[in-house]
Parts: sequence; C-alpha cells; structure tokens
Amino acid sequence: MAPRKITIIDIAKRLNISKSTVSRALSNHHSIGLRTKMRVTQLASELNYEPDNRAIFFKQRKTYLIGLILPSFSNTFFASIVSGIEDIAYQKKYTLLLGQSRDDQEREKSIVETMKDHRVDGMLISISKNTTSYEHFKLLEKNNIPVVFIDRIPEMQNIHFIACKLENGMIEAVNFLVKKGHNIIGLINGPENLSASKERYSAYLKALRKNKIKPDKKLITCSDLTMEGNIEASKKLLALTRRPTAIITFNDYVALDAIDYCKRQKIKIDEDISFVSFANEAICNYMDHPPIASVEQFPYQQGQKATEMLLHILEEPNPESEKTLNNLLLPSQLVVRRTS
Amino acid sequence: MAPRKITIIDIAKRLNISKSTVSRALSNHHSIGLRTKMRVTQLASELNYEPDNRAIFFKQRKTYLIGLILPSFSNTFFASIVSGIEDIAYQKKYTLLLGQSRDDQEREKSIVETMKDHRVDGMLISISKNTTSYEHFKLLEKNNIPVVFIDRIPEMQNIHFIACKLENGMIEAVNFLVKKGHNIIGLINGPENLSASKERYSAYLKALRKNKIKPDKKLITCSDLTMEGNIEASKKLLALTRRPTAIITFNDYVALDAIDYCKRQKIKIDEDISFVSFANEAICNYMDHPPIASVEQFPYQQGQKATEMLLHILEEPNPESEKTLNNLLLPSQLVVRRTS
DNA sequence: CTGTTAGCGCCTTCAC
DNA sequence: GTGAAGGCGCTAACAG
Repeated sequence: MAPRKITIIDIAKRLNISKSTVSRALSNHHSIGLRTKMRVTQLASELNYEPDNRAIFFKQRKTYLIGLILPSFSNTFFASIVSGIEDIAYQKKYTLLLGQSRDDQEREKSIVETMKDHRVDGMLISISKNTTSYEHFKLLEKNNIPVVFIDRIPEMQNIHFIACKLENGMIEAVNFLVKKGHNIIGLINGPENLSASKERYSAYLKALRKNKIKPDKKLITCSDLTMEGNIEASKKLLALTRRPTAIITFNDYVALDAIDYCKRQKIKIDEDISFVSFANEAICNYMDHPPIASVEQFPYQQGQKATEMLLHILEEPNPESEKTLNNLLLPSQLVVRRTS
Repeated sequence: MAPRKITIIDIAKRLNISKSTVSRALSNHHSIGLRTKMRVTQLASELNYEPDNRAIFFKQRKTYLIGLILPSFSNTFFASIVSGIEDIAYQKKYTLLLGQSRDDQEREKSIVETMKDHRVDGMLISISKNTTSYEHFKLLEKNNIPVVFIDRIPEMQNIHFIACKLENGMIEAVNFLVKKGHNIIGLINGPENLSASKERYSAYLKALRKNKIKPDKKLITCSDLTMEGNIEASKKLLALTRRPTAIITFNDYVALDAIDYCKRQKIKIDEDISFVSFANEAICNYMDHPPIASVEQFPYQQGQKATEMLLHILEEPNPESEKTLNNLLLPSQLVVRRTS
C-alpha cells in the first residue's frame, strides 16, 4: 500500500475549516474570501499538497487516458504514428497508455483488456498482422470505449478508421517503372490477411492492366515481413526464368532485405534489377542503393488525424442511436529518391 | 460525462442482496454460498458488468501505471529500451504511460507533471539532452514517486539509475583502431551536458594515453546530434591539415551523416578514413560502408533491468529513512561488423 | 454465510 | 462567505 498523501482534509483540519471550503479555495471559487483563499493556498504549497486527479476523473467518469496498441515501435513508420498521436493528445491533455502487440493476437487481446480495465476514454489501434479474430474489439464496443483504427484495419463493419489510400501510390509506382522501360514487374506483398496487402495486390493488377501488361502469377509473392520471409520471397522471384527487372515491395524493410540478397548474389541493383517500395523511410537515404522510389504513407499525419478523430468522438457524446462513422483515407504519394 | 456503466450496486439491487455480497461473490470469496455466487456471476455477465479498476486502485492507492519519458521513439535505440521495459512491465501487470520530451526541457517538465497528476506508481526517464534544471525530478521525490533513470542520467545525488558503462567500450574501440594502424583518431562527441558525452570523452583520453598517443584538442568536437550538427562536426575534423584517419562518433546516426558527407566529398570510406561508433544499430548492416565497428549498449537489457529495479522499489516499501539506492552499470561491448 | 457501515479524495448540491 | 452531507464504485472491518 502506497503511503498516504496530503489531502484537502488535512488542510481543512489544520485551518479549522471545512473540506468544501478548501476545495473551493483551491479551485478559485468566487464565493471564497480572499483571506481564506490565501491561507489555504499558502498551507497547500507548504505541505506539498497535490490534488489527486484520479479522484476527480473518477467522479467525472473520465480518465484522460488513451490506449494505444501498435504491432511494434521498432520501425520508424510506427514511431512516426506515435509522434503524430502524441502531439495532438498532448495538446488536449490526454495521456497515452502504451502497448505493443508484437504481432501476437493473444497479446493484443490481453492488452486490450488491461486498457479496458484501466478505463481508457478511447483507443487507437493498429492491428497485429496475425489478428484474425475480432472478439476483443467487439468487447470494447460493448464497453462503450470508442476505437479508431490506424493504418492496419480489421475487416469489420461499422468501425472508425484512418488509413492511407494505397491504390494511387501503387499505380504511380507501376507507371513510374513502366516509363523507365520495365515490363516484367514483380511484387513482394505482405501477409495476405492484412487489408493493406489486399489493397496493394488489387491496385497492382489494376495498374498493370492500365499499362497493357498481362499479370503473371509467378511474379507475385508474399512475405511474413521477417527477414527470413523477405529473403525467401526475393529468392523465389529472382530464380524465375522470366526474371523481373523491377520489384515492388510491401515496404522499405522488405526492399532492404531483397537488395541485400541481390548483392550477395551479385545481381546488380539499378542495373539488373530495380526496386520500388512503400513507406519512404528516411534511413534509406543513407543507402548506396536504396529503392529508387517509395510510396509515402504519411504516418505522422495518420497519427494526428486518428487522434483528432478520436477526441472528436469523445467530446461529442451523441446518443448511441445515431452513431456516426468517422473514417478517412489519405492519398499516398510516390516519392522518387534523389540519385546520389 | 461518460455514460454510466453497470456496477455491483445494479447487480445487488436486481438480486435483492447487498453490494458486499456481490463484491465477494465476484472475487470468489470463500464464505459465499455456491448458489449466490452462481446467480451473481451469471447476472454479471448478462449485464456485461466490468469492474472499475480505478475504484479499486483508488482505494489501494495504486495505479499499476508506470510513466515512461524518453527523448523520442524514432530511433531504434530507444525503441529497444521501450521493448525491454514493456516486456517486464507487462508480465507484472503494469501498464506504461508514454511521453516524448523531444529533447525539450519544458516539455519534459510538463509531462512529468501530467504523469504525477495521474498518480503513476513510478517513473522511468531518459532525460532530454537539453535538460539542465532538475526541479521537476525533485518534485517527484517530494511526491514519493520513485524514478529510475535510464541511459541518459542527470547529475544528481541519490538517484536510482541504470546505464551502460561506456569506458570499456571506448577503450576497446580505440585499441581496435590502433591495432589497425591508426594513430590520428578523431572524436565526434554528443552534447557536452550529457553524462554520456563526458564519459566518452574521458575514456577516449584514457585510451589514447594507454596507447601512448598524445591527445590533440583539434581532433575532438561535439555535435548536437541533428543532421546539420553532425555534418558540421564532420566538416571540421576533415578540414584539418592533420586529418584523422579514423573517427569515433557518439552513435551510429552521427556516423551515418559523417559517412554521407565523406562520400559527397569523395573521401573514401575504409580507405581514407574509417569510422567506429556507438549503439550498434541493426540498420547499419544494410549499408555498403557502415562504421566498421560499433559499441553495443544493450538498450533492451537496460530497459528490462530498469523496470525490474523500479518494480523492486515499488514492491518493497521500506521506510524512507533507509532508502537504498539502486544503480547498475552494464558493461558495453565493441562489436566488429562483418565486412561484406 | 450475508448485511451494515465506513472510507478512499474530491466535488457539488443544499443549507445557513 | 462557509459548512454539512451525499455520492462516484469498490473493498473490508465489524456485526450478526
């Protein structure tokens, strides 16, 4: 049991006044005499009195806590999301509760429950790539805890979410490569259950068709986004007799592993093969042979918008009956890297 | 005001029993009849009853919340610290409150206050590189909120902390370079007020002396760790008439900027100049010319140890009078990169 | 076995 | 201007 701290009752006793007076004095209520107000604030600071927010929030049935669950923080994409979220939340006096799912559905579930138990006012979630059951999210709905999903969205009805529209980025990517003369363009996609993968996939097909290129199933593969998976996928595409001259990857990290693999196989980057990826990670600018272009997904902005959306929902407690859905798709954008 | 949720009182009323009975039934107290226990749990789940942890913690004067403040999450060093922390905290049912100081003292201060207001049980802090006043940390002490500092430690007396001992790493680094034939070895250090910088500095001098190399002030410079600062520092060292053949940098990111600068100046990496750095960031393995060696600082382990330390303090509420100090210095370790 | 009561720290009517 | 009383949701000491 933590040690007791100074409360308004302690102050009241010492001053021989009632706790309500102390309360009012501290919150600068107009109907309190200047003298008592002074005495109270004086003593309060002497005793190092600190109001207990929890008691207040408790009464208000509010915590000013937002639960945030991401697969991981180790890549800068998610780190940027966090920054965007934090900047908005911080302004509005909300604090973030943090959890990494590690792409583990059970862990995600358990974190959701913990945060629910902490009575967070709302949640921001980017789902794990292995999440296939959505029971834990429905639990939140039951508990009237609003959720805004970010970037990795579950396939559920009636949810709030924000994501980056990948279709246009993928089309720009394909167009870019075609313009450079490529017509055998491979795709290393992400886990199939992610909506982000499905979106890339269909946009890829659409873009090829627009460019009158017949899709070749052999040129399409998936990775689980581990280094091993990335290398495995690269191996598969590069071993084809009809080898691609360009590959579009799920994100920059996949591309980096693929490029590394090529180098070890003495396949020359930007000559034998070119890479275009997603995420536009800044670290790639330090590479000698980064992907020549990358689709920017604006993680910082996604984080900001998601938070604004959530706060909007929180501040506007409209009746259940007319629950309005909030969702937003920011357009992505192909960024061509400066050639060094 | 958030909507009211089901409470034990609601259950008690419907069942015509007292709320204490409900409370006991729910927490599986031995002295409750099986029948009532059944009825209670039954109704509870029907009504989607969810206990309010806050009321419980409120009584216990505990929150199971740990405040975490880091300069940023965008670099993987801090991301690893977070992972280490989270893994331990998660096991012990503690949840993390998150804040980024952005290396801004005022922001750090304000986050500390917010977390104090949320009555976190304890805090883990890696201080901002611009923090020079420690008032906000003393405030925490006054409030009996224990703090364990991680990696970036303020120069205060009587604090708990964990860091990585850099002296041995720096000495290994210098020895390594000397063995490779270098005797003009530069240093790009970090902000001077960081203890981590001071430690590198004195270890650097010590190591040179051990190797009978006379230190040259011109070969030592500092960066504020921004890209501009890193480049500025590189410029300065490389413009020397007695140009270093090797440079040790504060961390990998500094080295990357320096290497980038060299390349643009047509200074050949690993021929004209070699780099050794700190942090051993995995991303460097993708580079064509990463620093040839880097001092591993074990951020994940630091995070783990810090959390264990904090939890130990929390669970062992020994009287103020005999407050024991906890601190730990993990040894660092020079890691030589595979040459590709 | 179960009910009553009190209290965690604060705010907020309602009185005077 | 100030005090008294009640309640937020829950647990626990004390009675039966």
